[in-house]
Amino acid sequence: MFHFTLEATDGKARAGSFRTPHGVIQTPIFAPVGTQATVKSLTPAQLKELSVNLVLSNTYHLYLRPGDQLVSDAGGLHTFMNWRRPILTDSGGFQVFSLNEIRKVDEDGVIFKSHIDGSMHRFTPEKSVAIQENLGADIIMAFDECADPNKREYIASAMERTHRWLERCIKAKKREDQALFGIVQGGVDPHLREVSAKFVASLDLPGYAIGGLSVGETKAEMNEILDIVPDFLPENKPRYLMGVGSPEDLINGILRGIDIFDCVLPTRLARHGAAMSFSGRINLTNAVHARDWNPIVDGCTCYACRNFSRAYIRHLLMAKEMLAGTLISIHNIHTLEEIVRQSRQAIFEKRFSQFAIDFLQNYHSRITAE
RNA sequence: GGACGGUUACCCAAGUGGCCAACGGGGUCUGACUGUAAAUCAGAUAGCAGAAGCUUUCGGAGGUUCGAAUCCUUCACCGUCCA
Repeated sequence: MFHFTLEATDGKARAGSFRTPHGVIQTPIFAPVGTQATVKSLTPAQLKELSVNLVLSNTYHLYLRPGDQLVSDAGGLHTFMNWRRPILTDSGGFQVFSLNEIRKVDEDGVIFKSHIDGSMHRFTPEKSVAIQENLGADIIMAFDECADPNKREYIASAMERTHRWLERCIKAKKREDQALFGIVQGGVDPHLREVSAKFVASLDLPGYAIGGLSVGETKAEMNEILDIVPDFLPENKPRYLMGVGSPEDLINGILRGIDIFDCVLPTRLARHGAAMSFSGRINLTNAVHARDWNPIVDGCTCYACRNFSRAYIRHLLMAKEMLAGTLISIHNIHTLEEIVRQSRQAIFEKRFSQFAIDFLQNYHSRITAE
């Protein structure tokens, strides 16, 4: 179980497969986010149609509502949400960061205020693991502290605490049918990142994640960190870049040896009216599309593009109809799945570097042209 | 025919002598969104000007005043009531 097979490499880029209790996932892979045990606006059937093979769900949210015990009583997250393919749960660590207005961190864990009813709760590494064991995802994440990249003096202590918490997570873990991934922190400081990567890699884990990126730093800073961290991670284990998912970031990540991505971007942008493509972002609410009878992307094979015009989807957006979010989510996820699929193929064919260069050139030239 | 009430920017709607190019909604336009407190948020919305600023607005016309969307006269239209 949880065996990672490296099937091909091209430069630093890798193609592999990872065995989980709910099936084998082929990497590079993109996982859409289903925070509340649902990928917003999409049914599991639609996700399967999109060839989605991994979804991320969230410990913090499901603990607060409906409660991890209820999910456990339902037979686990897979049964509860009727998603029979692999699931990854985030540990709640990111919420410590993103809900920082209402938190208090100490060595033991973090006290936070529920965004739902204001009640106080406490997460510790042990608690996070226990909740994730109740939820029952295939891959569970260590409870980490994701620090603001701009608070440099704080990053080192947050990183060290994340390391101590990782050891506690490993100790607390009981279930054998879940893979616990450790998380590398260290902000945008290359030295701290190296320290963190070496430490996390020193522990024998089924996979390794890079956290604390795409949280406000520049693309250049993110790429600089991605240039060094994978070098310190074992080759024969999957590497997961947390929270990253714009088309260009996927390419840049794969180029640097990342295997797994997750992101809310395709579904959030969809609900807000923006479509992804190989040549940049398209804001479908723009007036120029009012009478545009073309699909979102010419030649795209997704359900939305095969069946509907930009004009129709814009109308749905203007009328605030739910179907708009569904159709654009389908398109956006299709686009990202297509990027990782084509990347994987290019890696096997040893032409990924050129694929990446072409992709990025096309992507950026189209953006600046518009 | 008479008596009141009303007419404000794309729509609704505040404002009753200077702080009004005019509160607030809606609509529209543009932008943002990366381990989802996000079907959310931000800005713009008379015209011209990147800004300072200038020009034209509050049903029409005329008047009072240093100064009017706000006061007066009159006309038009809408509403309610009376004959």
